[in-house]
Amino acid sequence: MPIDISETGPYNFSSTELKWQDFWLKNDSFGTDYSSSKQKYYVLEMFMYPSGKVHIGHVRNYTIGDIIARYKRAKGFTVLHPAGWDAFGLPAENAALKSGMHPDDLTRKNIAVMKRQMLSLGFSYDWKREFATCDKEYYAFQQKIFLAFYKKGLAFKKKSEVNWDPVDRCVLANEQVIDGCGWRSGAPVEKRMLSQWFLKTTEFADELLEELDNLPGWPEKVKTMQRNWIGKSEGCSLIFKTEDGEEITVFSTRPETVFGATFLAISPDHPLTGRLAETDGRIKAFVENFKKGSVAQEFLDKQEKIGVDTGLRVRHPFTDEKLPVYVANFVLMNYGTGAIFATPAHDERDYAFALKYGLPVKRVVDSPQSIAELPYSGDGVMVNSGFLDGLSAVEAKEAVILKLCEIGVGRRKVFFRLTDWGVSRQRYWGCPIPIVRCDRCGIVPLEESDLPVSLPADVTFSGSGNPLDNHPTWKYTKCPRCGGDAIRETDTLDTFFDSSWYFLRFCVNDPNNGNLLEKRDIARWMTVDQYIGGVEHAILHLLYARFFSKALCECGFIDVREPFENLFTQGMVCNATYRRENGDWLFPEEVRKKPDGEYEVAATGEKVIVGHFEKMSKSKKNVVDPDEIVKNYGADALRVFIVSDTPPDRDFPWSDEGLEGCWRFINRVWRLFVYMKSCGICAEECSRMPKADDLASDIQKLYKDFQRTIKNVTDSVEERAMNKVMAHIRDGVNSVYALLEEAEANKEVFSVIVRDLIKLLAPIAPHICEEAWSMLGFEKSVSESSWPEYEKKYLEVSVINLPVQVNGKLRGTIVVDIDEDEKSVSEKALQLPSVQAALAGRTPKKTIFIKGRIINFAP
RNA sequence: GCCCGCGUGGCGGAACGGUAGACGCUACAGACUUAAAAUCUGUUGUCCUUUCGGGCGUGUGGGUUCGAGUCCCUCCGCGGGCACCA
Repeated sequence: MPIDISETGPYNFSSTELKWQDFWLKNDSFGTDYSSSKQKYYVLEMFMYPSGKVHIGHVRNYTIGDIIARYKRAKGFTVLHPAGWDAFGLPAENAALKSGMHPDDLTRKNIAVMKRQMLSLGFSYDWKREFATCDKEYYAFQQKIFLAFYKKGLAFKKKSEVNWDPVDRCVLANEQVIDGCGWRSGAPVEKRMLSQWFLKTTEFADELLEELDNLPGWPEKVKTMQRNWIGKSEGCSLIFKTEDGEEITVFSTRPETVFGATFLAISPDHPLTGRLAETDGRIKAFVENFKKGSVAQEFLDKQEKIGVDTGLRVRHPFTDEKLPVYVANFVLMNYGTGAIFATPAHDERDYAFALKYGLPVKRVVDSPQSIAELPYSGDGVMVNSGFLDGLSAVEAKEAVILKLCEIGVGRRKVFFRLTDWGVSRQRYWGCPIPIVRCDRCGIVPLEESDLPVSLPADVTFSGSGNPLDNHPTWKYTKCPRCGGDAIRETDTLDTFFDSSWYFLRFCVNDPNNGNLLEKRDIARWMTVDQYIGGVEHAILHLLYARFFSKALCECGFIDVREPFENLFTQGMVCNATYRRENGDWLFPEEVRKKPDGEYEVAATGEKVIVGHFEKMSKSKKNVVDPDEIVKNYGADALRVFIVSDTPPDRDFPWSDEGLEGCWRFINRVWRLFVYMKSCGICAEECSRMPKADDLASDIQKLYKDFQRTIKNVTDSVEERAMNKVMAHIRDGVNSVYALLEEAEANKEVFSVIVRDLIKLLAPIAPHICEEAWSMLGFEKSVSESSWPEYEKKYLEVSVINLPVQVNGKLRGTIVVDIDEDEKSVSEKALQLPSVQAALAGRTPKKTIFIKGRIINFAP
């Protein structure tokens, strides 16, 4: 008869959670122990932008990190688990423009609100290391870094065409332009010529690419994205000459096809095109028409390949043929040399162009099947190619490069897609660039003694121009070199600059000594052992941070070239979406399910269109507020839910029923703990645990099964499969529930099992576990206890249910000893009626027997 | 177009090449209750069968194997990244 423990009052999560959050803060439970001799472990979640409120996506990110941090502490590591704020940025300034509130006040206010939310979720942070990137000490040091980069040539100013976001009225880096639009504003980006500060990311292009191979702890997906972004192409440059000595340098990754070149094509932006346009009206008209074109992807996809003959003719270096030179719209100035030799037979674009303008197509690579299909871009054997004939394409590539070098018209060349990182932003709310412009001395870096360059507090946001530039006095200063009048740089740094080294700042034990890159501290804590964040930063932040580590090494600040040992990218939190027929979004509480399974608007009975699960967003009205959930169900229930069911790297489908289920689970374990206490389960009993072998059979089985649970939970945490962690913990709870009536008579065993159960659940639901831990009389707090060890010998069972197959089909199971031999197992198995039926009187020709695993008869 | 990843019940998802569907959600039933809620206990891939049991089942078609959700090839579908990149 099952024992009824439903009378236990409900678990009072709100007072319990507050009590333990308070306890952790007061006891500095998660402070970083600098002097410990234990092995270090640095867990870091991507820090937060103080937008105003914590959203569920944050909860997921930080819960995953917190589980790892708490687990590693229990495993005996000394853990660094900090939190901070990525506090500079446009939204605060835009809000200031609207509301009149100063960005600093707004940011501090948002941080206060969000910190309270974070505390209410019970994350185990070392809050003593908290800081915001808008703190003066932080950005002052950042200016020092900028100066060091400047001295090393890693930061430089140049006039160039930049991406201008007309809505944010600000320059964007290439990485911040998605499909021709600004990453934040979504507005189509314009091209402008501006003098801008850049960081020389290309300096480390090769290292950024190659080091990816030494990051086994990163998702393959992210590494692939970075490889594509860096975009290394190896080939050679090649000079073509006209009769009158004009030289055109082209770049090719397939120089072996040079014998198939039938014309040259240069970009409309090529300098030569510009010169020709001065005298040739047709070229001028073509270029002007080209510049009107959009850069939007849909436009480019549909864009026909068109061009104009320049009339120039160049000499083929090997055949002496005269090749025409075209200006063509499909040749990009910002890649390679802005000029190509075209091989229509082996390139789709060249082929389309050649067909349109009646240019010859000359095949030089024979496909292995000799199929005539053109253009052919695969591997094969060289033909019609003079000294390359008969070579494979790969051999020919080497041979032709050697030859071109030898005759002095070609050079081996590598091009990267990666460009230098533009970091100037024409905005107030960012780190000022510590540079002045002096009429006499030009661009002059400030001396370290002049730092910090502080943001002026008294600014007005007019909505036009840069507030720093508009400030009446701020920018006027003296030149540190000559002492004459000078003007400060009024651009501020891209906020991705701020987030590129914050993880190093967290390492510093005493930020008051002014050195935020204290080498000894960084050596102690770096690299980040586990970094966790959204995949949307796969390129932007993660590439910049990697660049920074290398650049800081070059400047002698640190010695760690790769910052993140293991990276975990969690999926998005999604929720159902509902719309009216006219397309307006509806809140979930506005709709009602009808008996026929369709949905209607609760108030009016209008038809509702049920959309897909989409990423939670205010505009789609499918967000849920973490505050509300913590208030109604508690942080533990939310934490349990957000890691249950779905693997953390996949998108998480929100469901209110699922959350309810986790709330029931929290209460279920609470009733278990209360009932156990009433049975006399307590800390003391643990020491009286008898040898497991001496236990009654069902209790012994429970104990042994629980050893398996400990192993399963441990393995699942290690593989970051938090959904499996929860499943295995539930298994453990269920098996204890199944033997509730035995608890009182077996206090010792149940005490040990319950103790370990609390430890297993504590990283996910820390509050309820602390409460149970203290209720059952355990010492200290569960946060300070060690991770349970399982007894390996009990994982092995001696008697098993062995599957019996005939021809690979399951026909039954038999109970055998784990190491019972084939003869004995075979005899038992053959007696199964189902096996005899399947064999139908035949004698098995072959028996496959794997001890302790399976037996399979093949007739 | 190129490069990744993924297709398993009504749903989220488990499964060292060896008993497919753990764990949970939903739904249904039973116990408790005057009743409801809560709780506890069952059932819940599908088809045939009163039962026992059996057939079919991991996107499609093939292959390797005693044995395939898992390995190999083909195709289809979904998601993501890159993209006139020479």
